[in-house]
Amino acid sequence: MDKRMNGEKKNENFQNLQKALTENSFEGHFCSLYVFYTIMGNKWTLMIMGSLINGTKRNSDLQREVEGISPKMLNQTLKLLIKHKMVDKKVYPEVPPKVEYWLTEFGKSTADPLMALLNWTVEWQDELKEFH
Amino acid sequence: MDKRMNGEKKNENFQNLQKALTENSFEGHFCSLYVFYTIMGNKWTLMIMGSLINGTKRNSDLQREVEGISPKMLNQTLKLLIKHKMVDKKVYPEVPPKVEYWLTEFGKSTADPLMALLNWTVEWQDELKEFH
DNA sequence: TTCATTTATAACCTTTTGGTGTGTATCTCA
DNA sequence: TGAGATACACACCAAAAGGTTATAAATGAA
Repeated sequence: MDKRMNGEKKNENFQNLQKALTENSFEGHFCSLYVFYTIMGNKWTLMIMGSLINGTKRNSDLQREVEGISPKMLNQTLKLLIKHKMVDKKVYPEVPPKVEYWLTEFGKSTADPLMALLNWTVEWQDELKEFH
Repeated sequence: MDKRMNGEKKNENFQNLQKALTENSFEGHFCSLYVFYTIMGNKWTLMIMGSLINGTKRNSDLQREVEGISPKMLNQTLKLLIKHKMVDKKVYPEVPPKVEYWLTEFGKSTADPLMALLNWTVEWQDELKEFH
């Protein structure tokens, strides 16, 4: 997909968004978008979900795979994701403790907007490169 | 689009994302996604762009239309958007000063991922409702 | 006994972000 | 003369987010 290919297709979404934002109440939509940001807009959320996307993981797996995260931030972010029903967990009554985390269907559903985001970052990588 | 309609279509994006995140370097993608968050994830960005989506606006227009924003936050956010080439401005050498702001093509291009996000919020509104 | 393992939690500090309030340049109009 | 309009900049404060360190608790291994 090349952004120079056809301006008509490009402006379709723009007009859709324009329409959505003016026809329906502004607040409702922004509110929902903010929910997305509240959940997904934290420093570690994407990385954790990026790890969970490959299947069920233990706390220690995530600790290893999500580079640079501290135990506190890992638990804090997992807690938030569980609260928002993006992630589920199961505690095995063992010692030492064993806990498994995985994405719910709702969690997996974020792949749709995230994929669109990813496509956008690919399409506009030249413009985005500057800010890396 | 109903999320209960067909699970196959639903998991297509999930698998695409999975593939994108594992095949290509993790960091590159997350980095780009974070650029999106850096730009779009601020308190007032969406509201300002939601206003600019309807056309060129003056500072005072935005001040009026974006409810609750302070002059400082308006300018601060506009500055960020200009720095990231989402918004352009033109200063008219008049007194009192007149400045116009509008979305660049790059700025307009965010409509694509935002529209996907908006569709997602509509599709999962029941789950999201809880968190409003 | 002592230690490593695993999943947390609490206390504390630093950094980032957002908010308020003030000041300033310039010209017009009363 | 001096108040009003306009688009900012600067200084300061408050709140939120993120980071570091220490610690608990149970058990099997050394």
